[in-house]
Amino acid sequence: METKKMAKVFKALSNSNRLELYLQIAKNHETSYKTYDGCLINDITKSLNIGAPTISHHLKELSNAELIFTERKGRYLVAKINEEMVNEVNELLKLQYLEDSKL
Amino acid sequence: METKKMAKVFKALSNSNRLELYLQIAKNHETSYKTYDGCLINDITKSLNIGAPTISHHLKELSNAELIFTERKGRYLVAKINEEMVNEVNELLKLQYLEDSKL
DNA sequence: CCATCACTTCGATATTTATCGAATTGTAGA
DNA sequence: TCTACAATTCGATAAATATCGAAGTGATGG
Repeated sequence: METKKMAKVFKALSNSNRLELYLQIAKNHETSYKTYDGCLINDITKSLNIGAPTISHHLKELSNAELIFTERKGRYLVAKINEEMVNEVNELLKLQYLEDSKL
Repeated sequence: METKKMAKVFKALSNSNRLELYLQIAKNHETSYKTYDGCLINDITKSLNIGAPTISHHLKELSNAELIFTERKGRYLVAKINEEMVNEVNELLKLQYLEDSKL
């Protein structure tokens, strides 16, 4: 079911700390596009005031919802946005008065 | 905090039955735009297989997150999308490579 | 004015979840 | 190799939540 998958995505964004985490990754995603040292989770961990175990848990949720990919770089973890999924969400939420005017 | 409000919106969409409910309202929203008999909750109640009390609860969540407005029409309940909020969400999720290229 | 229908409120329950501290794993640099 | 640091895993716990059935409210139409 399509709806199930999408609900999972929204659940992933439904906790404010996790949303904050996602937004930071999204913000850095573009910046890191060229330099590709990526979005260092460690930096984010310090800026949010929740513990490392919780961050780890939240990252798994985001990952599980396929909103992000994570990759180990040395002893650091790097996160990237899954643009395809984000676009899918945007499609779902878009109000389409024009296309659907079947009246 | 902005993030808190948005997290609440996502939470409202994070349950698959509630998301389904929202999507039906969104779909009918356009159709009902002219006739304005609006989106009858009663019809939706029958198409989802969850009880009326749960529907009522879910509607309150959507309402509370300011994703929809509800209004009593006689003995029926009518729901409308809050377009402003939906647009806000779309803005938040939009990946903005172009605008933000501050590199 | 009574029966029916749409919806809400209440109380209960089982499940999920956010968060923590402690212990563990794994990498890198000295 | 030893130490320090980044991240994960492992319980544990308190709080939130989805859902139900039963009872209540309020409007409509006969």
